Amino acid sequence: MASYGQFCPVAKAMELLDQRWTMLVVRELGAGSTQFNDLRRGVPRMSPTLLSKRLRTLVRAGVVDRTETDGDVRYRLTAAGEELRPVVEALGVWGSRWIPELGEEDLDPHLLMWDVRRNVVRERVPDGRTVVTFRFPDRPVGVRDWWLVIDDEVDVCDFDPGYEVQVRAEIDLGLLVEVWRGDLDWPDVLRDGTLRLDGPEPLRRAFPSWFARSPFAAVPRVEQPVPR
Amino acid sequence: MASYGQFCPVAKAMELLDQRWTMLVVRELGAGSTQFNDLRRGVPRMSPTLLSKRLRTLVRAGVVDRTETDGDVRYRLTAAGEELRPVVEALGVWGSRWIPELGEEDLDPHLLMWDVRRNVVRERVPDGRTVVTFRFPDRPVGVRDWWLVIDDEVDVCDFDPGYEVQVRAEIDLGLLVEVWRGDLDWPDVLRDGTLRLDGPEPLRRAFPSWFARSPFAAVPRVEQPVPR
DNA sequence: CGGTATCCCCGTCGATACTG
DNA sequence: CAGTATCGACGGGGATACCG
Repeated sequence: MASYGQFCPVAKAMELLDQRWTMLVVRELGAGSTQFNDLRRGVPRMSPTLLSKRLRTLVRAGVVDRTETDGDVRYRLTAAGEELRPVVEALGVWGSRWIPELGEEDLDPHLLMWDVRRNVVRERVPDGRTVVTFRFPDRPVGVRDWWLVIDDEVDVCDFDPGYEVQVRAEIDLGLLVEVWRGDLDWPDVLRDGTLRLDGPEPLRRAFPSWFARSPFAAVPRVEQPVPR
Repeated sequence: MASYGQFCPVAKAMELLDQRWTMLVVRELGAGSTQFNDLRRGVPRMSPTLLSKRLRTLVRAGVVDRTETDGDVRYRLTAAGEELRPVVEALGVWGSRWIPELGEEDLDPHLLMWDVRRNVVRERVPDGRTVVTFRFPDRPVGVRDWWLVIDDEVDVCDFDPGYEVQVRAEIDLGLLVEVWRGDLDWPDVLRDGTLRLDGPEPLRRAFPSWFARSPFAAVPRVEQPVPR
């Protein structure tokens, strides 16, 4: 953590926060993940070594609290960490507005399914077990098919868990990402057949209401795209 | 600018903004500097090569606009850059509250005098030329004595420009930094003789009103310092 | 004033494998 | 589940000098 040699509070904050991955770990903690392997799912491209290191740095900085009881390790934001919410929020709003274009490398199906999983609105899904599959026809086998098992808990699998499936959804990954981000709406992709749903009509109709979108989906976008 | 491989807007924002020095350059631009060498004074420990590189990156990202007219080069925040103000603001507030301790290496007299210079409240200083000196008795010769020439413009010198001096101020650097940051108030350092002023009584009395403090000076501090 | 040119080092990070 | 261990490459960035 190299010093900027400045007394400015922005500089002091960035000495900690400009370290690669750090804000994303804070974001994950803010989103509610507390266990090491859950955090990993939120930053799938980060090596466990580095995650471990960043967590230690954040603990030292007083931003994260690590507790271990009976071998159960938990990471939580401290008061200082909670107060980083406005920073994450401001960054997310800015990113939504001014970096609308995604690269192919940004389309990580693991991360998307992890986000979708975390944002299932349980009350809107029928009681009992509901199984939804997502197929990304533009992806290679292995990351093409996903199962979402919505029960008391919500689980994601990249293999067939063997349950009966109620709704099958098929859409290119990039387009579902755009829906998640709020660049597109469910009606947009349903209307033109970009999203194909298979299953009983009442379930197909209810389907979009089951999934909350990104916290930044509602951020007003820039009307005129930036001229480059 | 390594990608995080994430479609999350926070990640996309940080791909640009987590690069070392970047937020400080944005802060400087937001504070009103437009010329290359003025920007340098706001980030004195940054090499010109790197500043140049960062500016180019920011221009490419649509955050900064570079204009050149008759050899006069100016850098200004674009609309996208202006919208980074909430980010800088949130970072500064957080840094003020949660990183109160400064290291010796953070006490850069050049930066402090640059900040002081920029925040002279011209209307409160007597008309005509007023020259103020700052002496940091705890600093070595060369960065110990500073002249502030307040006229139509405000200039800082680290050498005697030869004018008659109206007020001489003497205080340890760290303490003036704390006043600037809002950790201390003028009355605090005046009362106990930490700050010694020399000059006509009316000017000595008015002196503190001549200098606005950091934009983050008024941020409410954390009552209980973080236990470490 | 507004930058380039060079050079080199060191630390960060990524990749991969493995463990209690 | 919660991390460590190891290793190598690469490139960011600091230092310094210089130029139009």
